[in-house]
Amino acid sequence: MQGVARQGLTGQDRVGGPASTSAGPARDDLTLDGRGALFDQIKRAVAGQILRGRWQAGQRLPNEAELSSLYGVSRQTVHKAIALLAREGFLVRRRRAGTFVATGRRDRFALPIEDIGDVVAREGHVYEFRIRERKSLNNGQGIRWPDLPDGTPILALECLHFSDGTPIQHERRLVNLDAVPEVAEEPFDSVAPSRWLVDRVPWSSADHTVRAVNATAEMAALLGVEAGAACLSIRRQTMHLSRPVTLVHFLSVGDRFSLSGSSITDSATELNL
Amino acid sequence: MQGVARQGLTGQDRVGGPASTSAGPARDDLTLDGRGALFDQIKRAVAGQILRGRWQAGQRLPNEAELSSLYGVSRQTVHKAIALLAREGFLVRRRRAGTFVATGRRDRFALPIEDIGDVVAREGHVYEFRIRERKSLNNGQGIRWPDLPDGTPILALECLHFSDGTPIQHERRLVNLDAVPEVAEEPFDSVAPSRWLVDRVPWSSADHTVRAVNATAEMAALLGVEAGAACLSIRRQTMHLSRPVTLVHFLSVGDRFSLSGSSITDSATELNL
DNA sequence: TCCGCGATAATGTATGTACATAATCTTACG
DNA sequence: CGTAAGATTATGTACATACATTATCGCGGA
Repeated sequence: MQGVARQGLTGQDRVGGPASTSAGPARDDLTLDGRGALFDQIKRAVAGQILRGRWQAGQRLPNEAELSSLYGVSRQTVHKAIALLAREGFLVRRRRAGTFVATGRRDRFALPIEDIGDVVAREGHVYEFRIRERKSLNNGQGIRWPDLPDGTPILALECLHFSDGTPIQHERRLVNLDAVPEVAEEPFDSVAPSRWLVDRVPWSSADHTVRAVNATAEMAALLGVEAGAACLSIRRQTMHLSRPVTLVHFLSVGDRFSLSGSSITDSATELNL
Repeated sequence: MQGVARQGLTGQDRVGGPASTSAGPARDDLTLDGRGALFDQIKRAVAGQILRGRWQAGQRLPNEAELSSLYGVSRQTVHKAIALLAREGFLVRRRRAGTFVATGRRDRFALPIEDIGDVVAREGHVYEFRIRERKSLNNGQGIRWPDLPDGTPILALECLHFSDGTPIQHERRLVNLDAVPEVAEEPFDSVAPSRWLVDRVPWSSADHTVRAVNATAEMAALLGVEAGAACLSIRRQTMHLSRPVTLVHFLSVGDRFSLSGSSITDSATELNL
């Protein structure tokens, strides 16, 4: 890689150079580490300044030209690094005004939601599922899907998911047959509906709601727990090009299932800090 | 903007040109829409092809040079668009091999987790909190924080959060005093611990676990519900430069609190598709 | 047939240059 | 004194060029 080849040069010498000629006694934090592409090194260096608190929230950064001479790279390279950090939410940029450390990252915590089959398999258990009910109907006949016009043909599915034979999740799903007509032909005898859909149907957005509920007597019987047991309820509606594709409601036993993960846009991890 | 100025030229004429000379009867989907920067138009065009199913998962895309002449822009511009789509997870790129439509986006569903005070305020309710207990101790004395060495000084907090006077969340929190010594001086009489920390302490990663549990008698009394009521339990450990900063355990009443949100890296939204 | 090695094709990075865009600052005029 | 027009400054985009990196392909020899 080019960056590596010049590492000794740009990373150490040049940055050390300007810093010492200008004034600097001890700003060695601005040193690049020579690992990976130059723009990545700059990302790490800048993100490091922020995470270490040297550059506080709201504070203005040196402009691209200054950073460029500070690190001894071109403005374009600095621009790429800084623009990516801005895109990831670390920085806010305003033309003419400058670049500022972003305030308030609290909304960036996130939980990934995975397919139950994957989770069970990854934990080393045997995954199975059973379709309990399957019927075609039109929206509004007994079941109503709010975001879909009445009368739209729908496939309604109900199934149970097992880990090593123990029921862990109940799934009630509606599929828009206008959006996914092929699903009518699919028997789901080897692949679960969620997996089938995810592999086949592109989606452009999805919204979720996660709640805790007490199991009703019926659900408790299906899941093999006492009535009233705490369950995690996940409702997810998947859209494709602003059209609802599927609406699903999962119910999982509290002490057999949990959601977990680290923050998704975890640039720090990506940046090895 | 430069792109807008040349829109009529590149967006319509040039792309129309090569398509008709080569063979094409009806590939008008490759037309740019002239809105925004060129690389954004290309992102939209390519993402559109994928979301509309014209380019299926796993399929190989034309290479940068081909796309470049197809859209009548330089390779750098195509590169920027495609590289961003790859970074967002729509595409997978391999040198020499080419660019492919990503398979399996199922792991990209996500739930944002917000500060309870923000949620309550946004819903138009009055937010209050009360500190129930506060003590300093060393790790391992009665309480143990697994990821922290024994003997590390810790601040332990317990508090309740209210919406319009109704308790909605119980919080039990440990703060690493080695990492955040200032917290020892903070009385928390106007600002809640979570907010105080989030405003003051930078963090580089956080991991979460969300579960459903039945309220114990003690918790039920604090939260004003019947014993056994389903509650959402969120455990979050926040790290800063690989050092644990705070470990917090939230317990929220199931029918007064839920997590919801759309997929975070929702490029389709961002792309207006 | 198999293995290795060089040619090749694709993406990745860095820099230069030029101009666009949008705030902010300055200045001059009413 | 206020305001509007113009200068300035910082970021944003686009293109050209050059070279690095890395799979893959294909050919030749053991």
